[in-house]
Amino acid sequence: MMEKAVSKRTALVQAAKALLWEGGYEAMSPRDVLQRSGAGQGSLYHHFSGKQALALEALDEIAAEEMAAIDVVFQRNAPPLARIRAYLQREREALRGCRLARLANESAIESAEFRRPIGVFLEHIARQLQTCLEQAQAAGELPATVGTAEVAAALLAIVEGGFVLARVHWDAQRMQHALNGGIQLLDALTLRGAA
Amino acid sequence: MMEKAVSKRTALVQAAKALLWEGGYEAMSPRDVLQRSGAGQGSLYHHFSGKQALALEALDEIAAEEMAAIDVVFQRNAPPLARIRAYLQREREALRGCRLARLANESAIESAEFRRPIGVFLEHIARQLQTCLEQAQAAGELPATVGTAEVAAALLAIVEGGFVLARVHWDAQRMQHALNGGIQLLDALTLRGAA
DNA sequence: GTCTATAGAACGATAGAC
DNA sequence: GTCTATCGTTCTATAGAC
Repeated sequence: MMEKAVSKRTALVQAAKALLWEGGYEAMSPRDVLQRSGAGQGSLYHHFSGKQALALEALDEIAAEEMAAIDVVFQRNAPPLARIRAYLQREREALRGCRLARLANESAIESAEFRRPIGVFLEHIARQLQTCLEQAQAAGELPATVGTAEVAAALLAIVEGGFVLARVHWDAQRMQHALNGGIQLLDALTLRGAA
Repeated sequence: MMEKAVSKRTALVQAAKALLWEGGYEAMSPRDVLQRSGAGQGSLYHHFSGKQALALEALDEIAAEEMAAIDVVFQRNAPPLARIRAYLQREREALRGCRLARLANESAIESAEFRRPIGVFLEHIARQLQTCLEQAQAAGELPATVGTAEVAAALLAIVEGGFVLARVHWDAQRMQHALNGGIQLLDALTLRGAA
């Protein structure tokens, strides 16, 4: 729990994080993890009860990293709607898919434990978006009739759906295309009060 | 190719279609397909070169079925924007995920052959949406400055992203929530010209 | 805490009888 | 065209030495 050198435990989690992004949960075999981390069979099952426990710890770390990175975008000093635009236009490796939501269609998602870190991550983004929308509403930039939670969910869905479109067409531009459409829709909502 | 009774070939494809929806491509093992279809090992490898060839034929059928069902929604006699709303609010089994796009994050998606039926399906929907947007534009219900292809991509992304949100939170309402947000965004685009 | 060796089951595919 | 039997590999996990 407090090693000076990099323990095999840490190496295992690091390898799991990489493999989860590259191929998802089912494709992450203990064999791959061991080869990648340089650990032996015993280390994995000494530190973790099995593959799922290792994956859960890796997912918790991934979620923490991604939320921290997203908060940087949202906490820049800018008007609320500009922060949303900054989030939508954030640089992404579209073809690699969302590091967390890419697991949505694996059978493991039926386990509540497995869903938790992914749900926390998506909910975190949704709240950031909703907060911006509410601030814009308070500033009179957005009609008071707009359902901020629902629009926030729609914007998040555009991002996650954008990853899907990019991967299916194997073309990162497809995601950018969808995001541009999202920004146009958001602008329409905005201009009603301003124009 | 022209049997009176149900050939094992047909039974295999039917079983593959069911299993692809339930668990995706990697989770669809030949063993499952055989058990479900009642066929023996030999039948699978007599009719198909392997698992991927069987899955491809199943995906082609799924895409054809889904596009036909979607065309019913879009070809109802209604104003263009009402057709979009009808598509967005169409009944869906959100927790089961999109029958085709749920494969977006499997490693098989890196094969162009595998992407084709899924890409055709998504592109078909995008074109239907774009056509409606263009008709609305021609009727003066939508600003001429709107990028119809981009907004169509955004709406499609809301649907596909909605499936992801529903599965991660294991709550079908999450998809409905995102779709409601999408409709509010679309309405904003519309009202600019009308209100 | 780390390692090697190995277990038992499932994987995708092939062989060959009928 | 359909079947059963089987192959070689990989999967996730355990055993047990050090």
